[in-house]
Amino acid sequence: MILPVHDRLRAHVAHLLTSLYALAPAETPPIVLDYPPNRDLGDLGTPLAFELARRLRKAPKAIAQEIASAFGTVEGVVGVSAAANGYLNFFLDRRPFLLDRLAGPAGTTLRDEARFAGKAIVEHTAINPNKAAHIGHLRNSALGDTLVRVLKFRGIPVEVQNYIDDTGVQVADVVVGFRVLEGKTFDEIRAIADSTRFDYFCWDLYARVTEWYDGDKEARLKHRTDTLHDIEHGGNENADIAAFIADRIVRCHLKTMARMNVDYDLLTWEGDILRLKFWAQAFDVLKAKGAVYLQTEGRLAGCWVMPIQEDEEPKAQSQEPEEAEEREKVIVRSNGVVTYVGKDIAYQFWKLGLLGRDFHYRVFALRPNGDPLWATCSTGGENDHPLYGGAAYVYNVIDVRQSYLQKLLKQALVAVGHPEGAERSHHFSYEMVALSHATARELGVAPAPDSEDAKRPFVEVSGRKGLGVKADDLLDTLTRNAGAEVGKRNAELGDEERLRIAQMIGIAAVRYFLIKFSRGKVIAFDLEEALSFEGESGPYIQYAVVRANNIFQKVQQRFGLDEAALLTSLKDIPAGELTGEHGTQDLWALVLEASRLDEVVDQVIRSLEFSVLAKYAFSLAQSFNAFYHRSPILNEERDDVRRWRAAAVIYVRDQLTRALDLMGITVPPRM
RNA sequence: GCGCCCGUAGCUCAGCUGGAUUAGAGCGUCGGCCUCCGAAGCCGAAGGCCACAGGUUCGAAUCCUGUCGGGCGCACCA
Repeated sequence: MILPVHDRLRAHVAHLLTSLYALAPAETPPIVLDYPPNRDLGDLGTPLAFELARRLRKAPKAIAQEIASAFGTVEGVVGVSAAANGYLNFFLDRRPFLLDRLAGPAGTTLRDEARFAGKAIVEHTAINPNKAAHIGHLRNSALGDTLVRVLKFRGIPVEVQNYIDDTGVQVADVVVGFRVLEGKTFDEIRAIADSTRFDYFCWDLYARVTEWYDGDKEARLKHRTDTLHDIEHGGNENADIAAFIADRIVRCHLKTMARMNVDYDLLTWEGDILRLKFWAQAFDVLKAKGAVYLQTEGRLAGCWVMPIQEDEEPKAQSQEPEEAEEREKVIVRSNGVVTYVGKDIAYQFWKLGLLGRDFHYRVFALRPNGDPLWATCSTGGENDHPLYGGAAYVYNVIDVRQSYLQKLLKQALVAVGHPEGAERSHHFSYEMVALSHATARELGVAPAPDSEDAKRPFVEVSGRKGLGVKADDLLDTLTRNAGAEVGKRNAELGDEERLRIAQMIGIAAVRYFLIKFSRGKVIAFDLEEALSFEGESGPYIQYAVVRANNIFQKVQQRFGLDEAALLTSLKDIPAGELTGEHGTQDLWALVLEASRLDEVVDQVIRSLEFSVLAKYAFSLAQSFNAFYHRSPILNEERDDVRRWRAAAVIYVRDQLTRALDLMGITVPPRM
């Protein structure tokens, strides 16, 4: 891990600037550290002298030289040089650097600013519990779960919540499907749930209901409204059926997500937010603070509304008085029913510990690791449950189309006097998953050749129409393909082991694929591309680690050298291979790159951009592949050289394994 | 109309708070490498006025303004 070195260097240089140029700490420019293009120039460098040139009225090169000659000593740094172009470069003490890292703890230490801040809540997945999960939901949970892992790596306590909208239109529609279209009784629905892939069954049924509505909206949509009403009020059969459906579908989703190595601490049910009157509580606060008011005239008469603050200052003169009229968002409808935004405000208040009410809690299921998975409930529940809510930071992983609502959420927090809560509420937004034209054709959902849709770069998926790639189908296909490849290469493996490995590879392929694009980009999902286990893919990185493991195992067998013995011996043997005296910097360059994981994670959390992590892991794997092709380990005759190379193999293997773990990817024993 | 996002090699994309001769990957194309730690691999070649125009800066793919393309959002739906 490299960040401690960064911190030491920055502190030292900052101190140097104050004594050298009498710069007050406030005047010192931020000290940017980066990596010179090659190891001969240095290991770390800073363009600081350019920054100071104007203020000090000196040439950058002269400044760099002054700093270099006054540099003194910093632990772990053995050299400083002022490059001809004005860069200031540092050389690290290589042997202790590598030995420290091989011996050091796995995680990073929490930096001061984060240490006492409290826990973070990450909400992700939140699939409507009325049909099977699809590829778009996978992007959400892959991003959300990676965020969780990355925050934990940083030392931040995290609570993972999955929000279940069990009282919404989508569930109501499936109830309508069962009751009105199919004429099924509750018992018959139970029988169907017990004897079919229920999430798949509902997927089709939901599409049929949507189509049926379209046939005669006037008459048929009333079924939806009535059912919705029943569900909201409870104590009737429709409500019981809706609860049953939601429960069963959520269990399907959890299974799908478990395949993806995605796990949760708590399921929060919208129904409980309603029944426990979270909204009423939040509503009182909003009213008391004047954040919402009752509109008495115009088209929104009778609604409780929240004024919408525009970001831009109104362009004063240019606007007509009528147009400058304030915009309003309805929070409570004129019929007294709260909107989605209202419920979400209450939920967000609770997440931040600002509501003053809590759920009851029950155990819903067992998690893959054997711990209980908790869910909210309205009454009863266990007395002895972990504490939930009341977080210092909240990340809501929701697609970009909800940006507007998420903005309103923050406004509500500001309006009730909690600007810091708004500050600490993050909308982790990301773009949609669509289908490539090739894949749409393959699935038989291609748009008509001369339609508008055919001209677009990708084909939209639609849960309502049942168009899209179901998550489990995709995972099945990936596993099957991976299994065939594994079988080809490892004929001696038994079926069970082959399947186990194939699953690891398949998951690596999807998860990496869903992470490697920046989140602001629409993914045009292409089956063939996602199935590819070559090139920039999860399996490529797994392969590098598997090779590293193999190589080191053979080192152990052939030379009787275990890890501990190897590491101890490194203290005393000649280090020419590491220090570059043998004419190549390859080994050191690889070690230095491998050490940057913590820096990358830091950047990932700052930017919430996981493509950075994906690219880093991939290019480290690439460097490693190139390294062992060029630098033999088992066949190397010089003992000290072999030991250093083996040490590098261990370090890179460990760092890559950690990087993969952050992406929810495990390392198979062979592949 | 207003707001947000995107526009980098044939295709799909990286390029973080602006910085170091040739702007990087993957796929595809072309050419090499399995008696030598597993070829899901490695090495090499071709391929780019970083949408366009201004500006800021010692220095811009990166920051600012504008233009043009494309996507999404702006419900008493969630």
